[in-house]
Amino acid sequence: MNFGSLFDNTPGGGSTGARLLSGLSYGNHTASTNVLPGGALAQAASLFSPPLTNKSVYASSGLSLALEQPERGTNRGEASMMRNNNVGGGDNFDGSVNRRSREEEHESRSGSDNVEGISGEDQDAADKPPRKKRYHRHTPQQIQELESMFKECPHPDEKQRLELSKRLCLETRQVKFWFQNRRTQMKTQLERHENALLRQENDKLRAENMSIREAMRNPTCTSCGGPAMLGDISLEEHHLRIENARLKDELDRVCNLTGKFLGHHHHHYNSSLELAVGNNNGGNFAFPPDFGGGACLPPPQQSGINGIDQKSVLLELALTAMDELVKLAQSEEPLWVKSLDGERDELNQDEYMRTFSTTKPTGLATEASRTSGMVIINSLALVETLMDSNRWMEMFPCNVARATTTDVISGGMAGTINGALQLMNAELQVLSPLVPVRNVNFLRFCKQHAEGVWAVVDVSIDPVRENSGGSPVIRRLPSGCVVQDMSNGYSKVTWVEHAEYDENQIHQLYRPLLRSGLGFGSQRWLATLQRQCECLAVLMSSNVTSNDNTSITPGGRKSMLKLAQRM
DNA sequence: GGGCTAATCCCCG
DNA sequence: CGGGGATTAGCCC
Repeated sequence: MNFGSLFDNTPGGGSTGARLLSGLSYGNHTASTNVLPGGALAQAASLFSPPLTNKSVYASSGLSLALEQPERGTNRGEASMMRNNNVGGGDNFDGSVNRRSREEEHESRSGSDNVEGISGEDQDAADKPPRKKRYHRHTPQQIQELESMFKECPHPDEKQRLELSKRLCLETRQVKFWFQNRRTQMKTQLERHENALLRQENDKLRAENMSIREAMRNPTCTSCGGPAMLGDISLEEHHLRIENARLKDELDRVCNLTGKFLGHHHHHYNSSLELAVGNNNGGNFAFPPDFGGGACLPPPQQSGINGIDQKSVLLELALTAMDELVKLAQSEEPLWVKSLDGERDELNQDEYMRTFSTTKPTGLATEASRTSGMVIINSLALVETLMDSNRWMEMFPCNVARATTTDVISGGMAGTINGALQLMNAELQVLSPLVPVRNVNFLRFCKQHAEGVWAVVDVSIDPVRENSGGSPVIRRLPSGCVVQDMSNGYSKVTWVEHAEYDENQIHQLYRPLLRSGLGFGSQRWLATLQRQCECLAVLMSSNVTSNDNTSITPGGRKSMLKLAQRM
């Protein structure tokens, strides 16, 4: 290698000639050489974010050639420090001096010379590839200064860049490029960091999801610690009851047969299984008209359904409704479509019928909406409130005019409320003269699906047409809420309201209310719940006593305090 | 091959 | 004209 190679325009990556030639484009300044200062290196590196490590930036011996820096009067004494250190020892082998000095030439040259150098190259050989990039790195000192400047100001103005370029013996263009690239690098680093965080979060959520799924598949009872999935147990219990009924049936027949021989008489029990299955239309189960509304269930002798089978049927109805509610709460499009105002989801009836293999009853209109939101209450407190007719009334004073529990079919499992099933009668209202109070009989069933995840489902047991009394008949198809504890004292509540009604019996003024979801829709229930719970939370956090003389009525205050104390 | 960096190209305000 | 995105060229590991 000699200086002749400076004019060797042989193209080709890694060719010294090409590199030197392109290097020439930076000018012809010569100066004594400097070597890498280890101290400066570490110092510079410490300014960098992770990817800019010593290794990646400085540690290669090849790089050390490019990193050499001409000593200039403007270097403010840094040069002397630089001279005392050597990284990679690259300046001691043969030819390195020449190469170095030539690198320096383009390093130290500033301004338009560089551009002209490139254009000169192009002029010299117009037929060869248009541009050939020289390999070049700024020196640690330059980078250090650039970095410290960058720390202060990632967007230096022209004056600052000019000052920097003078101080660092770089072209203003180079300073500009450097800052541009540094900003880009910063951005990608930031993105990478964000990606890592998101990935981490994603992994966490995935794991959480898995454990929740696992918990739902094989949960343990919170009170006894044993394996206890309510649904499974209830189903198992249900199957056992059916089996039991079948065996009783068989026994009865046998007894009857023997009785014929022995002259005794035994009552014959009908199995209600076929009745239950036959009438269960995706949760749209219709009980005989005389079934609901009464304070007690008809005795087996009257209805032909024995007590165990009644419960079994109701339980099956409740479980079916619960499944439907959970599916409704969890599904997204196409089953649900966002309402125009985005406040709630509206049920896609076609998709609903497909999903639950049901058909739309003729002459009946259906309305279904879903709303989700955070409520400052824990899931168990909410569930207990819902399962207690009085507390339910207190919690939803505007929505529930009257409520009674007409029959408790199951008080819950193992001393908990989990699995509680009851028949209820309520008068629901909208507090509008346009909308008459409506009376509904329904089953209310609550079930814990996982730790901190509960659901309460209501389902009417009245057939829509056979309700008497002249009040508008609206039957609730599986409706209710799924509630999940959050870590911050709030719960996420997803409220589903699904009703079926005879349009002819609904006052025309009321129809738009139903259609808009404002009537008895999920929005209204959730909004009431949120408001009440916020009030109660405030009440609890302040030291309000029952003697506190405030503007609320004594009854209201008592009721609120009672609610608050329970929470 | 991919990462890093200096530099280029090109679009947009 | 400058900034920023996309891209390239050259080098390193």
